[in-house]
Amino acid sequence: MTDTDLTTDDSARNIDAGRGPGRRLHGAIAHRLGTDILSGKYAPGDILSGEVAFAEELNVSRSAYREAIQVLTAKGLVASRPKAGTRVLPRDRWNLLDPEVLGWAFTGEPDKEFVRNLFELRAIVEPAAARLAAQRRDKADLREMKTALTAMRQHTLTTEAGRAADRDFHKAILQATRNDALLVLSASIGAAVNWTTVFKQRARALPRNPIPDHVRVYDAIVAGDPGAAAEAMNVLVDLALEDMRGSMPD
Amino acid sequence: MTDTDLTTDDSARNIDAGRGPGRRLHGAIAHRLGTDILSGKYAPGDILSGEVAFAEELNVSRSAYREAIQVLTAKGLVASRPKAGTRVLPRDRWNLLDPEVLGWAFTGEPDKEFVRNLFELRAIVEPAAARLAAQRRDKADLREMKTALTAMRQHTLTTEAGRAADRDFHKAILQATRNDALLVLSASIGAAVNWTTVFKQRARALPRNPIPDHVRVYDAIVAGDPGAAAEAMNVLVDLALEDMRGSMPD
DNA sequence: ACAGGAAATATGTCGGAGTAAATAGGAGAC
DNA sequence: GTCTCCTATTTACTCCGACATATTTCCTGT
Repeated sequence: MTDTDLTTDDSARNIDAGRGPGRRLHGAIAHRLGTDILSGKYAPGDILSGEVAFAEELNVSRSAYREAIQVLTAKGLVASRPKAGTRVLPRDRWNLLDPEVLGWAFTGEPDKEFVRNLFELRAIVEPAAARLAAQRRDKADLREMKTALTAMRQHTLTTEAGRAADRDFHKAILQATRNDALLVLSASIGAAVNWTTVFKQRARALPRNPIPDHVRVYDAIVAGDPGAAAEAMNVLVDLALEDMRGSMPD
Repeated sequence: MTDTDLTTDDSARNIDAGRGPGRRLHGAIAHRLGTDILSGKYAPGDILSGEVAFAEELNVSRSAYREAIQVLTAKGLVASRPKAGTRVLPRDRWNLLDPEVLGWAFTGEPDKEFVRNLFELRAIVEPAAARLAAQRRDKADLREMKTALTAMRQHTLTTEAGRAADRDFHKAILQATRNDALLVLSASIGAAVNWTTVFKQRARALPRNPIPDHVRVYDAIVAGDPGAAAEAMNVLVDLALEDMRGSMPD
């Protein structure tokens, strides 16, 4: 409704501005609307302008706009009813753990409270996952963890390759739990971890060497010691949380 | 509800068969395709017939079919590329914690392994949530829990009202954690819990009175004792898991 | 045998027309 | 004057047919 700017220039109001290479048009629209909702530009309860009006405003066809709306509907962000229009759903209906939604939440300055909540979830899930991994891991799992650790040593967390290695390490642990439900959380937690390292790196150059913490977790899992693995992971998450707190204003 | 037949009769192959009252056409198509994928009728890597062919087969327009595909794409079940077609993604890309996907997974006979995994996740998250709830709950939270408990006593778990009260109780706990990320897991876990009680009820009449377990959790949260709350919830989940094991073939 | 380009094919995008549903507003009864 | 019921409008929903675009396939030429 507010339509912050979208300058009067024709090219600027083109949705293609936010369109990546492999991303389709309706995907770009969903991204745009998704970020607008997550950023609070459209608040829960707000009603989006009608299909025809909004599609015209974005210079896209109604089909493309509608397909984007279906995506947002599938993620629990909006709901449409004839005559009533398309309205933004209350926040507790949003699939906040959906990887794409999570990505939208992290464009721009993410909500501090939400980041804190994600870390809390991580502090609950990851130590438990490490405990299970210590019980169930096989040689292939350990090999993947070792590979990721080596990669982390080579490229520091300041590089994308290093952050990818970090994600791989945690993902390898979750895979070792033999639990699909835990694994899908990997995408969410991985995104949070990734954003955190980016943020951390932005604040200070490199506050602390993360390798020893990871090695302790790895060693405990190799030894097959569930308690030690959980405790080591607990320490790792705590330290990461501490680092984040240190680099965040609040 | 399962609609497994789809005989050769023309009217039977009409998609409207699986269409609920408030559900739109594209929603019905998504439901149909979603259940087919979750049930394994379409395996990861399979390529769906072309849009025109499939839409014609379902007696729907291409637009409606495409909107359904966008929904499935948003949930990570499929991906489409020009010329290549629409293919089912590998299972680790599926958003298994999406409430709708979870519902699709539970139409027909759900996968035993997956149910076990969900219980494992529940056993990790809920005690931790109870611990946080004991620290952060306010009077309004306690009131909601008490209301849910009273409702549980009135209608047993054999009724839908009773199951709703059970979900409300757990949801109230998650709300008391003041953590949105934990709360969205409520939808997933709640669905699992609900299905479990349905299944349990199917096997035996009513194996055990669930009220005392819930009361113990409630009392600990009222007392503000995090450790006791976590332990009580741990017992509750263990008993539920035991009940499920007893009523499941494997 | 290999490289480059043309054609084929499926998804992507578009604009419009007609249908169904839900709310708002008005007509009528009490 | 209030309430109920009906109608009327608004809006999303569905369908259609066409064109655009992106890949793959395959054919041609070297």
